[in-house]
Amino acid sequence: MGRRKIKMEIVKDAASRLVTFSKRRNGLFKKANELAILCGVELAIVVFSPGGKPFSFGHPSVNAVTQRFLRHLQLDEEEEAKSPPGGTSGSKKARRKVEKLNKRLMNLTKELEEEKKKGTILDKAIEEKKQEYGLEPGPGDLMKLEGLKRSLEKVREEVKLRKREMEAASSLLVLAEKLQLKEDDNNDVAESDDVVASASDGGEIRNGN
Amino acid sequence: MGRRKIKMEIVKDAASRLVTFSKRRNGLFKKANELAILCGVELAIVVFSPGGKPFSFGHPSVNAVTQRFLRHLQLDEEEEAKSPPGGTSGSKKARRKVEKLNKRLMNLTKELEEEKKKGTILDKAIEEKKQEYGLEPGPGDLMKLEGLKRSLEKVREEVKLRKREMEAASSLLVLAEKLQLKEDDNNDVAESDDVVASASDGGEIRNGN
DNA sequence: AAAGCTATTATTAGCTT
DNA sequence: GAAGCTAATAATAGCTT
Repeated sequence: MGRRKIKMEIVKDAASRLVTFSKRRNGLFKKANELAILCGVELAIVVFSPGGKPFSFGHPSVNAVTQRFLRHLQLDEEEEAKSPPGGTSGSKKARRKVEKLNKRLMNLTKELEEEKKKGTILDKAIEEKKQEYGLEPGPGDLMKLEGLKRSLEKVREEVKLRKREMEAASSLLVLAEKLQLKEDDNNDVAESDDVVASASDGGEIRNGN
Repeated sequence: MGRRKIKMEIVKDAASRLVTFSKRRNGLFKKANELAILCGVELAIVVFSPGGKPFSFGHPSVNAVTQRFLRHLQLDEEEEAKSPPGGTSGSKKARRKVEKLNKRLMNLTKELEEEKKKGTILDKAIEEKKQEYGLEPGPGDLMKLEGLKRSLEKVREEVKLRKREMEAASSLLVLAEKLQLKEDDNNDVAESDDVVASASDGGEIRNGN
């Protein structure tokens, strides 16, 4: 939203990058402040500048939010403590979740393949059409093709999103494995349900549980 | 920046507040993601919804940024001092699963790239057609387009399902983070100097030292 | 009631000083 | 070279479905 649109990639010139960082950090903190006030919520941001220096914003403070987060996790643990009597340990549930996720990932793979097929069909249709007709396309036809193009772009974005989510899931499973290891040492693990995540472009987003 | 300007105060209607929270949280995370990418920096956000549920964004992850921040505050130096002693018992299965998932993820990434290429090819075909032809599409063509539309809608629904998939994954992350935090239990929070304030309403902003 | 739309305000990219 | 400017893009408040 400046004089021209920019590509979403790292700003190559170091000086410009610093300027961009400064401007956008201010913008981000302003937005965060507005969110906190308008919705009456607590939030914290920590960001490292290109030079490696930490900047943070907190409402009411970074520490307060951190404490609350810790408390939230503590509550999870207590909740789990109420129903621990698994023959083995609290890891059963976690393992089940891993398996569930695994299944869902398989489904996603299948869906992706189906989508791929659809793309192939479309390619054929276009090719066909190209050979069938040899005259000028009407404006209606053009509109359809462009609408199609937009649809495909949308799909591609969605597929990308799914890919990112799978990446996130994979990372989480790595973490889960860590948890597994910890459990093997001493078992006192909690679990929560129904959480949503969705990252955009390498970032990690976690939804509330 | 909507149909009208609003006062910077808590949105009184609870339902509207929820909507505002959702929209602005998304906006904030998007901005955060752009900042991280454009400037190649790490950042993390934690925010509690009006309902008290924690949401977070991290690039590359909340944990990574948290760890870095803690390190910067000179809090924990020997966090990894206690590396787990070699092969553990029940974690082998989990590890295999993680490896499998990683493989699938790589495959999906590859397929995504192929899909991207296809899109490019399609773009070219459309462009080509735009210049070469000017007639109406045959009925068969139309049917194909409509079939495609239906499939696209299906995909969109499936993408919604992805949220559910991430629920499980995110739960695991909660567990994993709990693990991290437990490991950090011994350390207490320190304060850094060089504080710069410029929040517009009770927020706290800390500048890099 | 969640998802999409658009008139309008807000942010900012490149420029200027 | 930081601070300010503004044309241009981006976010979103209230509405619609």
